Amino acid sequence: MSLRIATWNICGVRRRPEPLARLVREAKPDVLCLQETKAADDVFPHAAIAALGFKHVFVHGMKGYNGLAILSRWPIKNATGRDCVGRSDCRYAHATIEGIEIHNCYVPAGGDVPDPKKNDKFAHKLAFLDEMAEWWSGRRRRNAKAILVGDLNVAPLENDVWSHKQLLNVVSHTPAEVDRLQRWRQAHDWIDAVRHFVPPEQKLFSWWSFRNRDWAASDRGRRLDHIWATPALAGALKSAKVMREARGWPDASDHVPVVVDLKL
DNA sequence: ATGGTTGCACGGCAA
Repeated sequence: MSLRIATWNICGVRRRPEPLARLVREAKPDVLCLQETKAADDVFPHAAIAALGFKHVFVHGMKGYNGLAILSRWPIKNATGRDCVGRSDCRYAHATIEGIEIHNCYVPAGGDVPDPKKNDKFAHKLAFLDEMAEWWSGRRRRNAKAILVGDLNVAPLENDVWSHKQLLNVVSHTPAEVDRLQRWRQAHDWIDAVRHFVPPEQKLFSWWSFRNRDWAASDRGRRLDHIWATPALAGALKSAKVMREARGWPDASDHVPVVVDLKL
């Protein structure tokens, strides 16, 4: 069977019903993982999402900030949220769909100052990344079929940002973050499923700031949104796409969806 | 060095 998995930082699930419907119409994902839903579970738009054809939904949300959802055309098993760095702030959820573990993650953005001694938010981000690496190295289930998606808020490669030199000391592309993200990835032999298809010489972004009058002309983007797969799924990876055009949709999020196709 | 924009929720914080 084929399975299409998409991830999208939607920046307010209640604010974007039209872009959400358009994504479903145009990309037709079987599984759609959302981050930054910014909605407590009791105000989540369940009816609208059921109308898009997702019969199975797991929400892990809170009032105002963060929040995740896993939308699926196929049954969701063993769904659960997980606290990270000792906080119940709705940044991690996982479930099993069609025998594949799906992990949906929203890494803290980290604030503006890239110094953990001066900026608690940056310290929290580094601790979060360390905890992910630790957790995944402890699991030792590299043979398992698993997919990890989300807004990881780190652009690891030089061509994952518009200017490597100019962003080396900017939160999301500092060596402290990039090293930790790579440690996390290597802790479980994760394959970067998007760079699996797009050569590292090619610029590739999934986020453009709202604070930019003409995002397309200046194109000062970063690749913050990722899809990773375990080696057991390497042969099943068929294609990957970053939906750049979605940044120009009416009521766009500042992030665009990332999509991977698997043939199981 | 600063300010630029958005969502949530209705002031100010987080991004």
